[in-house]
Amino acid sequence: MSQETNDNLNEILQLRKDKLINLQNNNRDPFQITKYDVDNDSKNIELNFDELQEKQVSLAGRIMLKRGQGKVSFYDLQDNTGRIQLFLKKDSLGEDLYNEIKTLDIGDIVGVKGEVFKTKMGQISIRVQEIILLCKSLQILPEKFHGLKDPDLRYRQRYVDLIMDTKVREVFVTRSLIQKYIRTFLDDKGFLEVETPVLSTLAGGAAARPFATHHNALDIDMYLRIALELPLKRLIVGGFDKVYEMSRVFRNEGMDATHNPEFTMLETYEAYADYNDVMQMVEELLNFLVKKLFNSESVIYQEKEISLKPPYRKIKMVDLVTEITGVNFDNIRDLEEAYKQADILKLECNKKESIGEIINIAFEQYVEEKLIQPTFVTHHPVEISPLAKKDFSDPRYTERFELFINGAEYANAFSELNDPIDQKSRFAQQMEKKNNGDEEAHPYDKDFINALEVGMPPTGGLGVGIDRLIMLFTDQKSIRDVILFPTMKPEN
RNA sequence: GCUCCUUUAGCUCAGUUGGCUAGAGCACCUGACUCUUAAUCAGGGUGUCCUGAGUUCGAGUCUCAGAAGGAGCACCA
Repeated sequence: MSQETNDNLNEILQLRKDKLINLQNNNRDPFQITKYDVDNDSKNIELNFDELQEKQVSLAGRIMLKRGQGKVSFYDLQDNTGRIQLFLKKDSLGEDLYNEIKTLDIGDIVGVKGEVFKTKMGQISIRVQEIILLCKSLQILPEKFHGLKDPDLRYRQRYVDLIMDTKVREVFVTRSLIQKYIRTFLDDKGFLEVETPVLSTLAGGAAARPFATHHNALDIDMYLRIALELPLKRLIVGGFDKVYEMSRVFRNEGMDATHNPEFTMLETYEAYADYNDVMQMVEELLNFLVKKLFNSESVIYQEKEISLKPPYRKIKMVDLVTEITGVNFDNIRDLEEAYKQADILKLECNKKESIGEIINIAFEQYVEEKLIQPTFVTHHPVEISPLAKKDFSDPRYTERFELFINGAEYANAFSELNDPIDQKSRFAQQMEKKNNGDEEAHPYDKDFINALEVGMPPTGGLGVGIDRLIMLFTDQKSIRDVILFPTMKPEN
């Protein structure tokens, strides 16, 4: 798979190039061909063999395997739907054509016409009458048995990975299906899919470092969005009562098995609904997806069965911390006492945190990983929820939930803060953090305050990391295995 | 950003205590074969041993530095 640009090719590559030059010199350049009439595919022939037996079909695809090479040859053709065997017989094709067929290489793309039949061994095949080279492959595909294993090569040359591994292909087909079903689900509920800017001068809606870029004509710095939240809420202000966007966001952070710098986020906003309504919708959505995909109410992830049958467990964050650590921070209102308990629990904090932040640290350190079956963790401390409405029965907390499955966060939602005065003071708090060196503090968005002053109805909002959801449904351990072209460092 | 592991033919991999011309399978080339299934049989090795220094009579192997990838940690409310 080398990317040679000079003429110093190895023997095999040179041979293939010579074959191409030969064809071109004989006025038979495959690259001059613009189309081929295809009227069937391998899957359809397999499924409807009885009907198609002895019928003429026209197929196109890539040669993946060659067997025989005497006076009878068997080539495996791979198309968009699977593989089918080509039966090539010298007698019926004639010596010239048969010899020419022998010069075809694994990886070449051909168009084929012939009759459907079964070999003596019972293998569904095409008795080829016509075969035409549509594209000469000048590279060598990986080994037929082991395929492409090197993860570096798999991600950098995803096209080869997709050719060699049906399972990889299936993951991305499922990905597409999941996104389609999510749209179906939301559209049926009356949500409007919208598009909002990727480029803006302020990157808000989450706590993360943005990617910076520059607009030349305006001579201003701009940022790639880190969330969809603020523009979507402006649309709620504008009178669209149910909106969603499922699209790419960008965060300038480290990469690992669950983080890619660009990833797909779903955010929905529904006017006149609160976080309880959203919770119910999330249960419905996941159940809808698992039924559509597997006709089941559970999914197997890394050998663990995850039940997605509603209702899911609902519990306050502070109560979960009590349950796991034995320390009830809900009863602690004195900061010194909270620090004392934090020390006993060996929490990683620096004595600058508020009680709410300590609760969150305890949650992350002790609770998160234990939440295997779907769990709605609710009532996050107000300090870590700058865009969520307070719970007015206990304003230390917010009307918020996060859905945890398998120790990871799958959804984040809240009753949206629509009080412009409260929002202003939350932004002010974030500015203070920013001035103290927190690069991820939320920026002050003046126009968003203006929008809230115009008036946003009570609204329930939701964010879902789509890639992780796809990992769950396709049983993949790494986010790179559900993103076609994951971010990679250049190889020099 | 830190720690550990990996990097040898187009692909998947082996390579002993530092030793003489670096191996296997697939792929490829030559030949045989008119129903094969990772076809088979006979012959053929196509290489920047990730890169750069160093130790040594001698380095794929040892040391140091670097690159890319992987796992874990940190970061990511």
